[in-house]
Amino acid sequence: MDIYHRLNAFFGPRHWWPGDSPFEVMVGAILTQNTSWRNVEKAIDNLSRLALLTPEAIEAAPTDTLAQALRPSGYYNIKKDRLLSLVRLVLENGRGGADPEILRWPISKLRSALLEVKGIGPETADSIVLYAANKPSFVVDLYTRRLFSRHGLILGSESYQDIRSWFMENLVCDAALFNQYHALIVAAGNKLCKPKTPLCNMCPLGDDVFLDESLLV
DNA sequence: GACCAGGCACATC
DNA sequence: GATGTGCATGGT
Repeated sequence: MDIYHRLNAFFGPRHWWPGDSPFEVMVGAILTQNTSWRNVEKAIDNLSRLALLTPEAIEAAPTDTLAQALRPSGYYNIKKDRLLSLVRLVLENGRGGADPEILRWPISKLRSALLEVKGIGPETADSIVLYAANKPSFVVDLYTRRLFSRHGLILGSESYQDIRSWFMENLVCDAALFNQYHALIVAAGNKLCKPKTPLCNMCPLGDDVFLDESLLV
């Protein structure tokens, strides 16, 4: 069985990304930078209680209030600025609200616009394109590098672009597939493929993944 | 108390 | 192009 189906059989449907609206997904993508999702949830709960889950509300909020709401997710001063930068992009380009207009843009236009925002790098941009806009852009993260390098499929030191291209050239271009695949990789990384357990005997990929094994048949 | 978490910008070589 | 550092909270 190929890699995707092994993971899928083990973990089942992941229903990513958790969030009540596309804009909340965008916010989560910023807040989860180098941060566990558990802590991000606390910050999003704070924003929700303060009714700060629209771009308009975030822009209008006192910056101190915003920063304090973000505290549980760490790097709260930086993330406050990054959220405001993202909000600015949204509000300068059409309807804001819970489902911003820019999410209708074509993938390449949306992705490059996001990458020009200070504080949004390739992973955050791809997370927004895939999980907020529901368009096929593969997300590469720490867990992707760890899982696939540990099984000898990549070195792990490749550039973000190289790894993303490798996935996208070897997969059918489909948002639902990219969505579930990345979610499965994170599930494996969170639950089994931990930093201090290089070879996990519970890994659904087992120890018999070979260099030529396909990502998806 | 050390290590880790769904990164990114910036300085330096 | 590669490597190092600051940013910060909360769980294990």
